[in-house]
Amino acid sequence: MMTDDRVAAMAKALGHPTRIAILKLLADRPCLCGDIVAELPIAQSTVSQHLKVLKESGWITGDVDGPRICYGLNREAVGELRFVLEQLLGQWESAPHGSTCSSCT
Amino acid sequence: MMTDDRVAAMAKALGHPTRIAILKLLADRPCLCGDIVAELPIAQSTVSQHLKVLKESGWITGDVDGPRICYGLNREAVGELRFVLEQLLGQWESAPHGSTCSSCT
DNA sequence: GGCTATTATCGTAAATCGACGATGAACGAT
DNA sequence: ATCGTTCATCGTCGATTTACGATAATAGCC
Repeated sequence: MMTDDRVAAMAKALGHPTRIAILKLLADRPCLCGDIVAELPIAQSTVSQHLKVLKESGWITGDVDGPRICYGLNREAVGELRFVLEQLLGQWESAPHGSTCSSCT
Repeated sequence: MMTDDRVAAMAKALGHPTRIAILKLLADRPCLCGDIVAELPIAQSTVSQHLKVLKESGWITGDVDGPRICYGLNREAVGELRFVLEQLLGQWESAPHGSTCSSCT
């Protein structure tokens, strides 16, 4: 089970359009930092920062290859987050249906 | 299809442990603001702010009932976000396997 | 009209984020 | 050893977030 803090960290990292774009690129194929810089209209330093955020939150892996670093999507982590969402949805099924808040009619 | 901005907005809203706790409560049952304040160790104004963020990003609904507002999980939105994650995972299946970055061996 | 209960909003201060250019670090090639 | 390439880190700026208490707004009840 992922802790709330861990889920929050992953979600926070996902919470930026540029990082979503990066993840989509990495879902298609592994990329070097430079590949991503070439695809997106932002500075190299900014891409590097986003990659750092994604790596620290567990979204991506980074395999060193000489001076380059080949980034790839960490599908395991994606699957874990998906499971968290499924749990949110599923909690309803097993709960006593019709339960309400303290005052709802 | 959800836009990147929309996904980012939802993810950003999820990116806080307190809001995850609130969503878990709402996944169990609809709640008034006061119900949530009673469960969490933070001020009423802070809870209200978090609820606003969750509502604006589409995570929850708020049904007015007199002076109270009954909040509930928007399961449709949760499902949409789950679908986005599934797309990230699934993109691999249909891609030419073994495709790599510009220089990976 | 007043009173209570419930929730939203305001104002503020500390912390974090996102972007950039400039610089540093690591590695292969000459 | 010195390049050139590739990526990370530093320092900085304005903007945003998060938390709080205090205060306003809304709806029902007397």
